[in-house]
Amino acid sequence: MTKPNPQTIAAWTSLVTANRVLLDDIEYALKTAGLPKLSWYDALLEIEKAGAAGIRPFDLKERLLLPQYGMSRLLDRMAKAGLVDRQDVEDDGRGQIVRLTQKGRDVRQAMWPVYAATLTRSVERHLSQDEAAELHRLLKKLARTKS
Amino acid sequence: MTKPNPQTIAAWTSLVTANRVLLDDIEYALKTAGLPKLSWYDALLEIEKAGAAGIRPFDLKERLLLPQYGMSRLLDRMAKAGLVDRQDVEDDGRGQIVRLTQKGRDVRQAMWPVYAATLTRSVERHLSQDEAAELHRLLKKLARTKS
DNA sequence: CCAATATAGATGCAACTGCATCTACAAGAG
DNA sequence: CTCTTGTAGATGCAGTTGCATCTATATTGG
Repeated sequence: MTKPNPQTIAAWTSLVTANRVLLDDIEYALKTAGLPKLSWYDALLEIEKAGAAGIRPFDLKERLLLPQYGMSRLLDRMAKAGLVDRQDVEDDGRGQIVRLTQKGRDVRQAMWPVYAATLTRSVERHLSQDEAAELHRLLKKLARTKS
Repeated sequence: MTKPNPQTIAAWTSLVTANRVLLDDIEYALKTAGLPKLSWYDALLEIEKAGAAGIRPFDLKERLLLPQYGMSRLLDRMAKAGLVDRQDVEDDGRGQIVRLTQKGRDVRQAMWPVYAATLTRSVERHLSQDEAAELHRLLKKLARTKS
């Protein structure tokens, strides 16, 4: 058995904790403001980035690290809420193209200030810009799927 | 509105991604080995640390950062699986004390090698000991509840 | 002692997630 | 063309989570 060194365990533990603390904080702020969950924000942003060309669900799920059925259902809910528009694509009879509606853009814009304010407060109270940059460097290195 | 600086956003985004990547990896390894989810491991470990004295659910939920109802139900499931033992405590008629059963200890021990091996592989392939230590330092700083 | 308030824990219900499987179309092999 | 295999997406069912509320006991203030 491969025994991890203490730094590894400490890093992982603190990663999980930091993630949960900030996430709870952000989710709480969004809910209090009567806005959708953070997972919706990520999806809205990614779809918005795709612009008028739209994006295919299978592509979206890779970017959001969601399982296929999770993506399918998230789009269901967002479509029902009128935030996205799904239409069949003719090159591929199996697939569809997702685009943001105006309401989707509005909701994303409404979420951003709340999200940003909480994030700023949570991070910048504790870390300097340099520290945040260093953290980013290390985390990106950590998460490289292909080593 | 408080506008976050780019380092803040980058750090947060990479934190979420790294968390998800490693978590998926670990959960997959545990499931493949026919073992319980990681959240059970954390609870088992914390309860085991409490030893013969046991621990109160309200205390446990603080350590695990779980909501009260989440804790209640997790203990339900673990008790049903025979991993923990709940008994009423006489100083406080509302409360209970949770202890690990022998089976609980066995299961935690069975989980550890799988958990450890995956963690080691995922972290130590990408980060040196010093980098892991630095990551830990930054994340701990980030998650301090009280500034 | 009694009333008001606080704390420990459980629970009904709705929403969400995971898993397995299903349908529909696409692509390649013969 | 037709068969096999692959890919996009949906869905039934069971398990989990979130929210609000409930019960029971404890504590505090009069």
